[in-house]
Amino acid sequence: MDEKILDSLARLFKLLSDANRLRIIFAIGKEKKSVSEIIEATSLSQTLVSFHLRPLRESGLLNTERRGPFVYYSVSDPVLMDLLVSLCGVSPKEELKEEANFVCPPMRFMRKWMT
Amino acid sequence: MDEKILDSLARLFKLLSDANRLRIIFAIGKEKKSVSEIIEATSLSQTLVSFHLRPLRESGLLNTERRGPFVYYSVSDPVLMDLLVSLCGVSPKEELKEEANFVCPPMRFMRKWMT
DNA sequence: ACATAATATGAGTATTAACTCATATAAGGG
DNA sequence: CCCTTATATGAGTTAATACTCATATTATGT
Repeated sequence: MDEKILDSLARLFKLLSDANRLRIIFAIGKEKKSVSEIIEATSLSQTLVSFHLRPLRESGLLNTERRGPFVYYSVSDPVLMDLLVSLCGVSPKEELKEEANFVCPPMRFMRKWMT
Repeated sequence: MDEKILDSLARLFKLLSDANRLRIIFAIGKEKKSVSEIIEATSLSQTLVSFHLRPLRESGLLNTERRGPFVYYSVSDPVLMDLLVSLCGVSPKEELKEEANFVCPPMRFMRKWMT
C-alpha cells in the first residue's frame, strides 16, 4: 500500500473539508467570479476569502485569470461542481441540478451522509 | 443554500482527510478486523488506533461488534471501501479492484488528484 | 478473586489549521 | 504622479486536531 497515494487522497479531502471553502466553491459554481463577487455572495471578509482561495488555487482546484483590476476564479474541472451539487442536492443555479444527478454507487454512498 | 448541508458535507470530508484514518479504513477493507489486527496491519500505536476509531465509529462510518475480548470493526457501507480502492487504484485484497472500478465522472475527477 | 490480554478514555502536549489585522502589491483613472 | 479600488500576503492569535501517556474498563482463564 503506497503511502504517497494515501497522503494525496487525504490532501484532496482536506481541501474539501472546510465549510467556508465549500461556500466559496459553490459561490463560483460553473462561472468565472471575481473575488469581489465571491465576497458578496458568501458574506465572508475579503481577507478570509483570499485566505481560502490560496490553497484552492495552489492545489489546482481553482483557476485564475486577471482582467484589469479583477481576478476571476473558476472551478478547474466542472465535474467537481457537479459532484458537490449532486451531493448537496442544492445548486446555486437551479438548472445545474439536472446534469449533476449522478447515480453511481459512490455518489449514493456520500449522499447518505448528508443530513 | 442550506448551511446545514455544507457543514455535514465538510464533516464527511474531514473524517476522510487524515492519512492515518485512511490507513485504518484500508486495513479493515471489506472484512471484520479486531483492533489488534488493525494495529498490526497499520503499525500504529494501540492508543492512536483507538483514538482514530472513535470518530469513525461515532459518525457511523464503521460498525463494531464485540466477540469475547475482541472488538471487531467493519466498514458500514461497502461502497465506501469501493470508492477508496477505486480512487487509490490499490487494494489490500487484489480481487477487490475489479468491482471497485467506478467510471462515473465524479470518480474520474477525484482520481485525477492522486499523484 | 486474581492475573492477564484487549480495548477505551481523560488529561495533557504539540502540531496544524482557521481566522484577524495591518500592510503590501497591482491596476486604472484623474 | 497621486488617489482609489481590487486583491494578496506576513505576522500574530485563537481554536481545532493529532498525538502521547497513564490509567480505566471489559472479558477470559485459572
